[in-house]
Amino acid sequence: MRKNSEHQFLTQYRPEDFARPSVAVDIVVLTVKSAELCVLLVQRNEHPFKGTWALPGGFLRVGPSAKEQGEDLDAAATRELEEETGLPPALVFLEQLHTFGKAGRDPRMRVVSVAYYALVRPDLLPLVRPGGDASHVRWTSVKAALEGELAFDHHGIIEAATERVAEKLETTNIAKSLVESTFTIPELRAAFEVVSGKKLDHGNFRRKFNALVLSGVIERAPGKRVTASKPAAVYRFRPALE
Amino acid sequence: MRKNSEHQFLTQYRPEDFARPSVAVDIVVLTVKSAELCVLLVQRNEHPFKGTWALPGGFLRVGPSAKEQGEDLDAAATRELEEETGLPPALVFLEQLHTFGKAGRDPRMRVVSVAYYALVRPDLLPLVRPGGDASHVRWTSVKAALEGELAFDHHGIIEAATERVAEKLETTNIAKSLVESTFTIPELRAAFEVVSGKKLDHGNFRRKFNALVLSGVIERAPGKRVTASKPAAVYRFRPALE
DNA sequence: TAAATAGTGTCTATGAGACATTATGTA
DNA sequence: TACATAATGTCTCATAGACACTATTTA
Repeated sequence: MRKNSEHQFLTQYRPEDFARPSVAVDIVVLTVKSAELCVLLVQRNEHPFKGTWALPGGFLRVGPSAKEQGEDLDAAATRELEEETGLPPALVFLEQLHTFGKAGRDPRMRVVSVAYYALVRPDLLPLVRPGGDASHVRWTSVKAALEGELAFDHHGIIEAATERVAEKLETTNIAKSLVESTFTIPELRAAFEVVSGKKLDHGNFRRKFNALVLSGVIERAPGKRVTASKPAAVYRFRPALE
Repeated sequence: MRKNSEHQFLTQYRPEDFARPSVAVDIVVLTVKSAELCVLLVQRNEHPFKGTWALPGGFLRVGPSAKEQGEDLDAAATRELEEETGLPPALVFLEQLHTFGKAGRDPRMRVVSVAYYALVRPDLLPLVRPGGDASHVRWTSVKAALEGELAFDHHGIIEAATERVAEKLETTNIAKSLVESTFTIPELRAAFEVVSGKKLDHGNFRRKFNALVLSGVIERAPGKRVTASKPAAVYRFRPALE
């Protein structure tokens, strides 16, 4: 009987027989702030890299037995996001990026890091506060972060995240998570420009924007955005239908 | 002194204090065979899922200390590919896909699986042989594999891999790893059709193909492919310049 | 000479880039 | 009224889809 022999196998299995790595989750939290693409860094207040800025993250919680195996990987990411930054996962775009597993990337021991990236709407920035292992949180422009010192291999993780976001900007609606819940056409264009690093023609951007309105992805919102010059019409992403 | 205190911390660190998962590497090995997209499956001859077909893969080798941390994640993938299937990593396209880490996906214990996908040129198929933990290897059409029973959550891993390959087919040159080292235009078109699951117009495909020749990605190779009708011109991807 | 498949040409719709121009608010 | 920026329009070119047609080999 296959079932019986498999059951017997499982009850006798000794997981302790093999060396295992720790598994961490690190999150590249991105937003658009002061016309720049910015990443959220936390200051480590424990060794290693004590005092150095790093990505928010932490270890995957693993249960004690085959029956209780702990939290899902995605759950670890949402938990760490909330614990370390105060951002409510429900309002943030969060997706797995890539897994970094070079030997020696953590000086303590073997750590495999599953990296995620998150996109935060500018109107959620006031919710950010330090927590968990971090004493301080800080938004830094991606440019400055990549020029400065970072813990572990977080430099490469941030690079991978910004590349991914630039790619997905063209083919998906992730821009939704980079502007306030209502926005003007120039505001959305600014978000695109900051992420792609290129200036976009306003006329041509409008054309693509209007196609999104036509197809029902975006709709007009009431009111106008009043500034120091001609006010702009306000739009919003149409809520998903389900 | 930051350096001294960090060194002291590292020498006193106890990694055993936290429960850890095992980390596995699973590989979705794909090829085009008999005008179908096929995946390489191995038959498990150990519990759990003994006798069931599964993706080739195995555990990441972790070293005993902070100094010796074991093999890189990518190295584990190339090693398992060679051990379990006999395919030489140098000739195969291999890339990380996604990490699967739901609690309970392995009945023995907590296992986080870093999935890779590989593309194998049809002329390398004779090199495939079973090895390592597997007693049998088999090419199965992706369609049949997804309809049948598979170990663990390998069903979802194969789905993710085929989606990714279909995406990257349009924007990269991975098709290179799905045809023989020299090929005809209809042969390359067949590979595209099999991966994308759509019929392509021969005329339009030729046009795109010729653009690749013009841009130097593909070049004419000597000879013609002789069949039961009009022979076709033979091409090859131009070797990378470095 | 028929069958099969390689290879070419053409028409059209669509979308992107590069502009120039108009409209409407505030200082 | 000047200035800033929102909003619209237009020209051109590159590309993709649909489809008709010609060419060359083998059986």
